[in-house]
This record gives sequence, C-alpha cells and structure tokens, in this order.
Amino acid sequence: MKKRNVTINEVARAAGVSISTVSRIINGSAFVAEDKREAVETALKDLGFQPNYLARTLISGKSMSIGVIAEDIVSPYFADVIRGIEHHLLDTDYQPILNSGHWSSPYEQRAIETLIYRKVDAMILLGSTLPDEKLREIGERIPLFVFGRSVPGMEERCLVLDQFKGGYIATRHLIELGHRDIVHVTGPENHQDAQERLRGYQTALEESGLTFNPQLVLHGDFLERTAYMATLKLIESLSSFTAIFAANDQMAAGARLALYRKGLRIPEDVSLVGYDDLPGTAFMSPPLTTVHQPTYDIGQALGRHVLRVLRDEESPMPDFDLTLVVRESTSRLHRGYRV
Amino acid sequence: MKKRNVTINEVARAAGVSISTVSRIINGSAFVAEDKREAVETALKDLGFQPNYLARTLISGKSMSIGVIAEDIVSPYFADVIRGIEHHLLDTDYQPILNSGHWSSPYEQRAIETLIYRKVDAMILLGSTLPDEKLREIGERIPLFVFGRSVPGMEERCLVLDQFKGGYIATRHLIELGHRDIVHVTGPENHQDAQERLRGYQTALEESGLTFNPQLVLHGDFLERTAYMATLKLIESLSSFTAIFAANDQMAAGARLALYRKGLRIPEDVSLVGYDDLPGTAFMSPPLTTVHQPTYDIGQALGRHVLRVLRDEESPMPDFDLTLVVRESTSRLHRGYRV
DNA sequence: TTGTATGCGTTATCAT
DNA sequence: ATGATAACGCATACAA
Repeated sequence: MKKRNVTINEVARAAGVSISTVSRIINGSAFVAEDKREAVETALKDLGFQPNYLARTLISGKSMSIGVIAEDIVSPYFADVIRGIEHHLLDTDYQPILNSGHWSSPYEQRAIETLIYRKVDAMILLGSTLPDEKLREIGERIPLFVFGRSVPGMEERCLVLDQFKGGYIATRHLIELGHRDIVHVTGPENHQDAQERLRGYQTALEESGLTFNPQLVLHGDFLERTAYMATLKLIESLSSFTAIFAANDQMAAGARLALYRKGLRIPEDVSLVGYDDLPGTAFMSPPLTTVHQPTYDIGQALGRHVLRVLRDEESPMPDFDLTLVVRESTSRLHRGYRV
Repeated sequence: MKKRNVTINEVARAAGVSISTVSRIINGSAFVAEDKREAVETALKDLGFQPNYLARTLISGKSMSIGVIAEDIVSPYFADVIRGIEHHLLDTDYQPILNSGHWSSPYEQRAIETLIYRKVDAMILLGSTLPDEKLREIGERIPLFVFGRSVPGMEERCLVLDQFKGGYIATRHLIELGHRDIVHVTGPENHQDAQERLRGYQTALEESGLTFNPQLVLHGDFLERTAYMATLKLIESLSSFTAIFAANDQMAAGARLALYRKGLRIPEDVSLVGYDDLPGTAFMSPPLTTVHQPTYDIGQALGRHVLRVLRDEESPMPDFDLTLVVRESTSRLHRGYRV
C-alpha cells in the first residue's frame, strides 16, 4: 500500500536532465529549452510526480497555510466565519488549518502552540479567552489576527463589530413598537460582546426616557437552558413585561420555550428579538426577528485581508455593520395588554 | 518580529555537546550521561528551543496528523463528530487537520489531494460524494476511513449506522400512537442514508398493515426551505394526514413552520418526528421528538480506532446504535381528528 | 540555458 | 555513551 513517492531526482533521470531543470519547470522560476521542457513534462506525468510538501516548506520557510482557531467549531456562529475563510482561501494557494479552543485558555494555548509548531504562516483567532498580554506576546511570534475581541496595542489586527449598536437597534425596535417593559437576557458577564449588547439595551431605554429596571435583566450564558429557566422564573414571579431581547439566538430559543410552556404566544403576547441570525432562525416558528451578523462575509474578508498583509500589501482591516432582520416574532404592543 | 528560530545546533553548541546528543535527549532514544543531560536541558530551556516540525516530519515520514474532511463544517451534525475526534486526539500526539468537501465532488477531491500533499498519516471522510471506485483508489494511497457511507470492498474501513432502523423506529413510534396517515419528508434521492430512512418508513408501514401512499412522501433535500414548501403544498392540497416524519431535524423545522402558518398545532393536530437530534432541538417549541445519532461518541471512537490501526493494533470498527428520543412533538392520535 | 553544490533542521547510521 | 556524517526532498546561488 505504501508506494514509494517519486522524487524530483527520478524525474530528472527519466528526462535526462538535472534536478535543477526539473525544479525550474515545476516552479516556472527560469526559462528552459523547449525540448527539455517537453521531456520533463512527460516524465512528470508518467511518473505521477507530486512535490513533497515538507521538503518544500522546510527550505522555503512558507507553509502556505493559515491557522484558524475557533472557540468552538460546533457553534454555527463561528462555523459560518470559518466557511467564509475557507471559501476565500479556496481560490488561493493557501490552506486553512482548523483547531478548537474549546472555550478554555489552556486548550486554546495548546492549539496555538500546535499551529505555530506546524509553521502556519499566519493565525486567525475566532474569539479568544486568553488575556490581552498573552495575545500581544503571540503577535510577536507570528502574524496574528483576532475576530470578536479588541486587544489594546494591536487594534489594527482586530476585527470587532459594534455590538453596542446591535443591542441598541434591537431594543430600539421593540420600543418603537410601543413596548415599555422589555426584558434582556444577557450573555456571560465577562464576555466583551455581551457587555456591549447590554450597554446598547440600557442606552436605548434611557434615551427613550424609560427607566432601566434591573429586575428585567436576566443573567444568561449564551446557552438555551439558562435562558429557559430564567425566563420561566420571571414569568412565575408575575413580573410584567411584553417583550424580550436575548443576547443571542440560542437564548432566544430558550426563552421562547419558557413562553410556550406558559401558554404565552409570540408575538401576540410577547415580542422576542434574538441576536446572531443563525442559520435556522428564519425557520423558527414564528421566524425570529434578530440582529444579523454578516459572519460569512466577515470570514471571506478576513481571509483576503490576512493574505494581503502576508504579501505586504496595503490593507485596512475590513469593517462590517450589524443590521436588524425583522421577521415575525415581534409586533406592535396591544394597548393595555400585559403579561 | 521574525525571530530566527533556535535550532538543535545552537543548543548543542551552548551545552558543549554534539547535535546527536541533543537529539537523543529530546527523543529519549538512548541513554545519555547525567551531567550532559543536565547541560542540554538547561540550554534547551534557556534558548527556548522548539523542534522544527517540517524537518522532523521530512525525515521520519510521520506527520502526526489526521486529515478530516467533512461535507460541511457548518452542519451541526458533522461538527459534533469533529468535536469527538478532536477531543480524543487531544490526549495524543496527533493533530486533526480539517477541511470541507462542500458537498461537491471536485471540492472534495481537491481537499483530499491537499491533505495527502500535506502528508497526513490517515484520513477520515465524514460523508462523501465521490464514487466508490474513487474512494477505493484513495484507500490504496493512504489509510482511509469513511463515516456515513458504506463502500464495497472496504467495508471494514466504513462506519455506518443503521439508518433503516432509524426510519423504522421513528415511524413505528408514530404508528403506536395510533397514527395511520403518516407523511415522510425524504432527504436527497441519491443519498444513501436518506434512502435507508425511507425504506425504514415504508417497512414499518407495511408491517403494520398500512398501505404505503406515495402521495404522502415529500421529496426534500435536508434543508428547511424545501420541506417547508412541500408541507405547505401538501396541506393546501387537502390531503389528510396526522403525523410527519422528517428525514432530518432541519426539515422538521421547515415542516413545523408550514404547520404553524396554517394554524396547525403540534402535537395536538399533527405529530412531528425529526432525525439527528441536533443540539437545539431539545429547545424547539415544543421540544422535538427525534432519532438520536450519537455523533460525539462516534467521533471519539473513530479517532481512537484510527490511531489503533495506525499502530497496527487489533481494532474492530466500533458500532453504534440509533435511539428514539421522545419529547413533546408527538402525541396519541385524537380519535376522529384529521387535518 | 543548464548543471553542480550547498543548505534547510532534523533523525538515523555509523564509527569510536 | 558520544560524535561525525549521511539522508530526507527540494530550491537556489553559483559556476559553466
């Protein structure tokens, strides 16, 4: 089963030329006489020559690969960014190498070391749990790019979206529909994005002269279950509210189930807004109003940007906007009604 | 930014020994006098030596990496298998290298070539659109393992679940609840798994003396939209049915939306069964009854199996069972009621 | 235009 | 036990 790989040497012998000539033809690095070129090319075909990646990379110093580390590959959110990166790289000679950080600093650290060890030419972090200091350190060792996290001192290598704005427009939408008692289910307290979304929520409220009610802020962790339980408890506490803004779609699903259990209809009784616009939310019942993050486009742009930087080309970090996708989970407040 | 990497040579010089000695210590391949060992170890630390993966792999012929190609990384179904593989490999010296086939033979082919070029020690295909012949051919070049597809001639390298059984138990569940007119939304016609699930559905029907009604078979493609539209059309055609079995969870969501639009309640009016038990289906409203595929465990077992085979250890391909997870989207047929 | 020789950073094979 | 040195497969500076 293990056929010995044919080397450039054998090709040279078969074609009756030197290995340099073969190498030149493969890489197009110099002109070669037509007759020799033909001889070599047929030899290449006949023997089914495949250059050895390791030898090539060892000498050239370029591995033609980009390391990508996502907190979690399972998360559809990151997966879509990855898809964008992959898709851009498909048209290039570069190859992405994926790895997971598993939402844990030690794992992430290890994943990073592994990729550096594998000599990736650059690295993209999709989220990160490592301290700023550590990231700056890694940035000294290898061209590093970070999505979803702003690291002081390397801002030009970070792509962050305006999550404050996201929280703001989501809440604003609800207010414009006449809602006054708006619940917010937050993400993890130590998560930058979650903090920003909460700030956006709070600001939208205050701008409209609504008082910020801490009782309507439910502490979540981006997962369905916590949001489900918190919402259930809120309903049982008889707090009055007519709308919920969840800091991500998964928690929106959790909240939605709690409402369902209690016989509350969406959007007739309660309006619901999510965040992320995951694939599938368009097919929730009813389809979810949510803040769209252009993850696929971000991935593509990120891929392009990284390659440009690697080629020393001028390339500003791309910029993206969040938009609200209004579907059917929100509606105008029915006067006088409250939960 | 580009610090020159320290090599084994510099370490040797710093410790006052030869490179062979250093190599021996790094690899523990032979005994070394205690004093030299200490000298080398401090030099190793002081200089922050990191072995060069490329050079190492070039000579040893082992890249310590496993290529994994999924049809689509975005699909939560495959992502969970990947997570399992990753998790098992985490405790070993092996490293997974991921790639996507993008549900397209040319892309898949290219991804495979790329990974072979990168000298992965083995390759795992999570689904495949390539013809059997092609897969056998690749299996000649590199240790190849396939999940979700049975390839004639290399059965012992393929891990397949009994999708027939899955379709069977899903349908059977519905029948036991008293349903007679059961719709099936299929996957792509040329997809092995989809065919098997359909067969399971059909067999369960026939075994119970129910006639197979082709009109109740909706042709889907594993995506929400198609299932949504087909279900909508079915309802509008006034066909009578009281239950739906969708060949995957995504299509179940599509069907569910169609029912919602038409004011049909689940499970009071129509019972619904999905397939895959994706993360999130437990938080659909209502939580979805679905066929559970132990994807994470499969990934782990697959990783372990591959490594064993690589070490020439005896290792039968692991075997897994499908189970039905009964949640709240199915209920006993209300006598006399039909859509 | 073409060939020879050297180097990339290791491990493996010899001697000693 | 240790040190030279060959070898891995390729690219490239230099010589011709």
